[in-house]
Amino acid sequence: MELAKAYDPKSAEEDHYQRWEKSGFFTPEVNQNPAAPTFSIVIPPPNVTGSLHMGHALQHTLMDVLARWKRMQGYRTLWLPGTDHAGISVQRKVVEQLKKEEHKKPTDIGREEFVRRAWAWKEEYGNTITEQMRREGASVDWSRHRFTMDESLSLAVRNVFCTLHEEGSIYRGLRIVNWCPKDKTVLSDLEVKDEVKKGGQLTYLKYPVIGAGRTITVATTRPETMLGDTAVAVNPSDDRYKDLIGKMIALPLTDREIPIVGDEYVDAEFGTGAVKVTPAHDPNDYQIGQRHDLPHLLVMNDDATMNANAGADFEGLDRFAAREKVVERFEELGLLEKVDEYEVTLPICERCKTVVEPILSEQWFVKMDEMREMALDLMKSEGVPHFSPRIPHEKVYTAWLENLKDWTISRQLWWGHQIPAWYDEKGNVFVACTAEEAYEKAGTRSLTQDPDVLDTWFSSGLWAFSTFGWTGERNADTPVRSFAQGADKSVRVPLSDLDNFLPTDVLVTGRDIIFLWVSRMIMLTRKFTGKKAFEDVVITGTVLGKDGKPMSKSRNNGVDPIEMFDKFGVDATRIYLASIATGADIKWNDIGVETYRNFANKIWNATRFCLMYSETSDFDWATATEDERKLYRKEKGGLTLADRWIDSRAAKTAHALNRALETYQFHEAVSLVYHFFWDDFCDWYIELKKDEITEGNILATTHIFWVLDMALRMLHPFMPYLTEELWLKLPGSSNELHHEAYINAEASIMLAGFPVGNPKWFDDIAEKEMEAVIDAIKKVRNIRAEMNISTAVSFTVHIAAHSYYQKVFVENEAQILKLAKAESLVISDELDVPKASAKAVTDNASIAIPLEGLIDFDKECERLLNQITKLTDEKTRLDGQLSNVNFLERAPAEKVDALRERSVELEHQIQTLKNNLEALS
RNA sequence: GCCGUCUUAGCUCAGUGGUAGAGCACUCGCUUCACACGCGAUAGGUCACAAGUUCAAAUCUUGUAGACGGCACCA
Repeated sequence: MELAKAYDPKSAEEDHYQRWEKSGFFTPEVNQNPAAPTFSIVIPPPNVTGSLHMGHALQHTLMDVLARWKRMQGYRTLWLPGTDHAGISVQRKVVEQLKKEEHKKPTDIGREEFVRRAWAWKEEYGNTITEQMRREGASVDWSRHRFTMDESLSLAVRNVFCTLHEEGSIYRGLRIVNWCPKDKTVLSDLEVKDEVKKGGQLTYLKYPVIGAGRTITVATTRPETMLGDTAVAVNPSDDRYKDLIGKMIALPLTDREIPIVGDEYVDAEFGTGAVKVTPAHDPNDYQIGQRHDLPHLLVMNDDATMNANAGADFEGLDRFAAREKVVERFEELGLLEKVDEYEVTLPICERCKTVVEPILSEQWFVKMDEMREMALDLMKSEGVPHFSPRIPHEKVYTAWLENLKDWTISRQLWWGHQIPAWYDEKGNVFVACTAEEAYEKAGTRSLTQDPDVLDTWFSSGLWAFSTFGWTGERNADTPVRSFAQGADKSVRVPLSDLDNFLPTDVLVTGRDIIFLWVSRMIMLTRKFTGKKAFEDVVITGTVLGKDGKPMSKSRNNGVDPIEMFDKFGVDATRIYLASIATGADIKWNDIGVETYRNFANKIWNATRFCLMYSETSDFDWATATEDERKLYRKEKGGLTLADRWIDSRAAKTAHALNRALETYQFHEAVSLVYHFFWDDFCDWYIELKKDEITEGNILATTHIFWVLDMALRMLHPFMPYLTEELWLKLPGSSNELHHEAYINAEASIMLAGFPVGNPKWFDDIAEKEMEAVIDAIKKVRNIRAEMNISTAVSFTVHIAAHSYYQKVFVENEAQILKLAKAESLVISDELDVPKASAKAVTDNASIAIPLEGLIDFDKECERLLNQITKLTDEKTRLDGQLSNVNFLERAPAEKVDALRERSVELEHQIQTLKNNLEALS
């Protein structure tokens, strides 16, 4: 079979995905084993507004590696894809579109039309990311794709809301909330970020105290809020002010009189020791207001302009303009004490970067107490979820839960799940799953639904179970898609996806949404299904730009995954991403991907070499069991050392690979397959077997295909396209090689069994013998290189060794001659060579090459001295330890023995080298 | 303020009580019939610094310096 000289990822990427998808390989139904265990992952649903970035690519790669690995192991595997309706983001897109195309505001077209357009926007642009996921090779079950506003998911949302409300866990209340004046909606604490702003100011305002003939000074970073002050608070034990408690202040710029109150909250040491109290615009002031029964005076509109309460002079002014004007007026009145430079951290809207205004507002909240305890208990009693990496996430997650406050769930948007609460004309609330129910409850049809929608995270918090058909309906028929698991294969009990796939096995996501999403999904899943959402959570690190900073549009340091796919191939990009240590941040570098692009090419060419000599064997290597193969080889003359060695290496690699993936050590897994394939298989095995193979030795080709097949299977989860492309070309690849669960499906490596790495194939003797051969070859190569001997010059290699290894060298003479480019081999007990020879020692042998006329004596001295120095340094270190009584007494005996043996061995080698050196002079 | 992470070869990063590793770059040599996206051979590190625990520390503890993250507060 002829293969191109270099691997071209494009064609493989185009061919296979469609076929996999069309053949239903991504669905759990492809698994025909009724007793198969299940494996499930739900995708963190990307925003419909999003397009693929490197963080997605990383997470998707890890999820796909797990899904493909488990699928090959015979698990009934489901990786469920979907998208999130992304309330604010979509709303903003539609608003922009409306403005640009029609110069209209949302209120011009009304809610119904706006929502219709949002859906249209979603239909048109919302599947960018799902298309990109196909390119990634993501083995997701598209037939189970979910959207957070799908009918059944929306039903789940309403039912959860109603249940929580019935229990009293959801309530409506007046609170200080984070208000974004640009998006004109409330935000949860988690959607507010801090931004340190230099050049901020702390303004000191003097308030005249009535009847005291003095003023009291308060400091503020938001002078405009003084228009809403309803008190000044001082610490009751503060001698400077305690006489003033109870007195009234004539609040400047207003005609209001406000009291001075004593409150322990006030820190006498900080600022002036007196605090202006604005209960409607500050959470702490609100608390003080509650304690002293102060009125709340809201002085701003929802766009952060001042309202009528601020007075005629200020009404309509933006908050920042009002701020300046307040300061000016105080100065005019002589009541401005001073303005200090002050570094302030401003709360900003995570999405639009507008300064968030704390404002008193009526919103819906979820009490988190019960669910918090559930989640904490799960962690405490079962250690669930198990985070990878555990440090620091387990602790951070637990600490966050312990301090969890009520969750603000209403949002002043039109796009999303409208809150299922209706009001009558008197303002009575009726919470119900449908309008009809609400009418029934209210006994009237003249109700108005709450205009707000729910926080996007409310619906995504149900993702782990709402995606499997859970709607919260009593007596509802949950859709039955999959068939049963169970010990008795004859009994096929139909089970719903919910039964089959919840709890999911693992969640793979970024650390930025542990609180926003992961924690809420854990709590809501536990509460509403009684099950765990997932056992394990893999937290990926951040892929940073080349400058070491997080990728962002403003920094223009982003790297587009699609560009990388085009440049290096999907497989190379995937395996590079998987090679990043779990949870570690990494600076992006193209060279890393290039390494794996080269690796892909190496795999391609190794396979190409094998296929050049793929004579049909009289033995069906492909479908034979490992035992049958061994038996066959034995009958036909047995396995060579190289065969036994590569079998052992392959088994050990597969074994370690499975252990690494079980513990989510993806980078370790990559390292294992990379070095097995390149170092063991290509650099040594192929080279050792080359003659046999090119000569058409059927035993040799049979065995090499067996190893290659195993290597490709191990690589498949990381490099799906390349491995499929090559595997299908292997002689004998067919669905007979599939895992037994997929025996009827069309041939594909993605359904082949994943190598187990049975320890019974570990062969330490073969590895030790092979190493002796490899060491000898390396020493000869070293001599050739350091003596500058052209490969055109051939020479005789003398090897002295114990009889055991003499036998090994004799049996592998052909290989040694070929790889060391030597002409002949002399194997003996003792070296017997002329003075003009270059020499070296290995752990098992002494090596000499007579080089009459070619040897550079100075150089040879240097070589020998170098070797002696290295070994002597090591021996000195060992002997130091061995002469330490404490070491001998306290270190484990086996350690001491090992060191003793090594020391003796080193002494022997050093002595040999010294003799060699003497012989030179 | 509280909690936490990182600092290892020129670069990007693994490792984690018992002789320092990879990829790339560098040096030398190879157009060897799978692959120059390659092959072979070298070189390169007192594992940030200091003290401690230990027979043994890059690995554990404490502190210092630098880089960074989360949470809280911010009159």
